[in-house]
Amino acid sequence: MEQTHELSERKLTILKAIIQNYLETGEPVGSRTLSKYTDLNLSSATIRNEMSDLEDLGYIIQPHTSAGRIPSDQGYRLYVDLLMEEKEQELGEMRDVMLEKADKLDKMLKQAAKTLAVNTNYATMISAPMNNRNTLKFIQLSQVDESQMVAVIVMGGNVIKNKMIDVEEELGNETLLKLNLLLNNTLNGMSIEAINLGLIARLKEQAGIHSKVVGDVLDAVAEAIHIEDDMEIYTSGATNIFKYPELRDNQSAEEIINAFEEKQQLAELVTEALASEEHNGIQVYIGEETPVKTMKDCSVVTATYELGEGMKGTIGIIGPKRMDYEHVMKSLKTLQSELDAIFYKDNNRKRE
Amino acid sequence: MEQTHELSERKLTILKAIIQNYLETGEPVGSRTLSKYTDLNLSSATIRNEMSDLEDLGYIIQPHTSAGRIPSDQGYRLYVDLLMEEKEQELGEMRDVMLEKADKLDKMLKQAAKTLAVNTNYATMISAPMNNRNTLKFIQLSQVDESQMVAVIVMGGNVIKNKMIDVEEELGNETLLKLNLLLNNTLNGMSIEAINLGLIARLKEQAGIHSKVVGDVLDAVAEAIHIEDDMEIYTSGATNIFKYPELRDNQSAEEIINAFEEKQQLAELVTEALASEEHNGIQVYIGEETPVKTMKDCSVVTATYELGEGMKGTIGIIGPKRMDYEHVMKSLKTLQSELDAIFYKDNNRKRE
DNA sequence: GTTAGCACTCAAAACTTTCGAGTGCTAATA
DNA sequence: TATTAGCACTCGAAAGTTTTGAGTGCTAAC
Repeated sequence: MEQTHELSERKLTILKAIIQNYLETGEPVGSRTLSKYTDLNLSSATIRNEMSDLEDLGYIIQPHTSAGRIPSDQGYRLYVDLLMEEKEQELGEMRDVMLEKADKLDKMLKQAAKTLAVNTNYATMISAPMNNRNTLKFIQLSQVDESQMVAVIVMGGNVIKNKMIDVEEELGNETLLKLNLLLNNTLNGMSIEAINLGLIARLKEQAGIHSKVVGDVLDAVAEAIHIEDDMEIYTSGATNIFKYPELRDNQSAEEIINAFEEKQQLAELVTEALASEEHNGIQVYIGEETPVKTMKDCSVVTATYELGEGMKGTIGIIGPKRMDYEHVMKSLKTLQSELDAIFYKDNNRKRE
Repeated sequence: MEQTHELSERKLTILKAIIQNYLETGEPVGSRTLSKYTDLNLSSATIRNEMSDLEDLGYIIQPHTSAGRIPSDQGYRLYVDLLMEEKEQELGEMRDVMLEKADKLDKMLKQAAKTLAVNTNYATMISAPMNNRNTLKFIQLSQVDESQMVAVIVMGGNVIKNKMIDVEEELGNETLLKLNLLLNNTLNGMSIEAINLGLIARLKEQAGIHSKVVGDVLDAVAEAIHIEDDMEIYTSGATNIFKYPELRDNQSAEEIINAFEEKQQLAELVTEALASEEHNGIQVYIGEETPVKTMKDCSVVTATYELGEGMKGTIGIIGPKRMDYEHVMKSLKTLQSELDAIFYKDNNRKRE
């Protein structure tokens, strides 16, 4: 009798064949089909026996008596971890398209999501880089009119945030200058985490009579960097989900589409993906493994990209469990490195 | 024989009854059902005769022999224009929810779209106000580091735009001050259209050696106000579409969802809605009437809201043709005035 | 002009049949 | 002992059939 973990060569071959066939057709695959498909010439009967074993071991499932077998989550997992050979696949034009739009971060990410969706036929999402442990680069406080000021906060990676601040009375020009100087001297180059209560108290003290304004500015900073609720997420191809009957018929398709519209659940996915540092940042969630229950009938593949300066974003692909893992992972890797390249260039700001 | 346009009182009553019943049930309605429903006590036979006439006149349709009748586009149109009595309906809590978020325009609009979607059970969209013939309120140019500057542009309605500008060499402090003064003095309070080539040339001339930076800033202004391609549109409840079988079964549901994701088509809708100035800004498109072919099986109701200062946005509700027009129009009006009120308050900036 | 009555239509729902891919088991074979 | 051929059996899906009932149009009576 075999170890749970030690499958015979032949069982592996058969399992792989089952999964690959199922990936293509989406239909349960039976013994007869396989008896031709595999290289080792075996009769359907023998294969039936092996399949029976594989089912006992939990790698495949019979949706109902006398149907073929389909891979279980466990089966997919084995496939992704061991059996898959990565496909060489071109995603060439992506870089060109993206470069055209590279001046506007959001445009570019939208475009990237779209390209990826078109290329894979799955639903895709990209989160804008998050200013996690990011640094402040520049703060500017300006008087707009007698009762309003605007705070401009530039962070590493040139992410700009604004905040309108209401004030009781107009601050004089020199006061403003002094405040700006104070803020910049104290805060510039600081990482977000480094701004603690002690520092804030000290700053307010130094601001003297204008401590309220300083407080407001710091609130603005805090708000600007607050992650979860204004995490920008761009999606594309949500309706691709409909292409896969096993999802469409389930009602789960609707829920997924909804998740794509509401984006809240996608944000959780991003958080999860960023948290779990996998090798080269690619993570595969199969079925129940996914952090978002809505997608328990799907597979989710995520990758993270980085802008240096600790800013990270996430790319995600959501599709049926029988998604083409090889293609997807290849595409993700390509996109990942494209983004890295573009941002690297951008950070070194050698435009034209 | 009757005029095409002059329907007898009784025919009108019957038509109205048919439509109202169909709005509720979504099923074709037959003569027998009506013979009880209407106040004028008529036998099903009589009603059958009248219905036959109404069908000849094009107001109702028989989906197939021996089914009941459903309203035609023409029938709906008559209903919306003449027959409908507006329902009194509460949308009370909307204001409160929105006020909480009023500090962030995008958050608020998102919230408004969501509330509307939940309230109506249709798909909704809101376009952020467009700075059509809007005015500049404040411009600030700041040096971020040796090779970069940031331009902050505040427009009427407190819409803030940013643009990073690369420069060859650092500008001195006084130079910056002078430039800012120049820009603000010249441009503040100006409407976008008023900034023409002559003005730009004059400005550049006055900037002397720094004309390039001024040019960049003006480009930034132009870009900031460029409409179409960064029209922000917030949507909610797209999946509500699935609640209506006549849309779900059609495949049109998928297309609509897609339109909601891509947003391009929604932008067209917004443009159209803004262009056609209807009385009090509410516009109803039934079936083929809609400017977006994707939605030819739906009805679309749009309203525009205004921030004073010529900034306008559009609210849209997309649902099945048998949508509850009264409720929808009432909700739209409420939201419209809420938005107007909030923005009015905001413009007069009397916070707390 | 209105209504009752009736024969007729037809989509949808329920039920039945057929089909075929798939299984498990057993006995024969290498 | 491992493999295979053969066969009876299962069961979902597809195709076909029947039933049901809401609806119609027409005609004749009120």
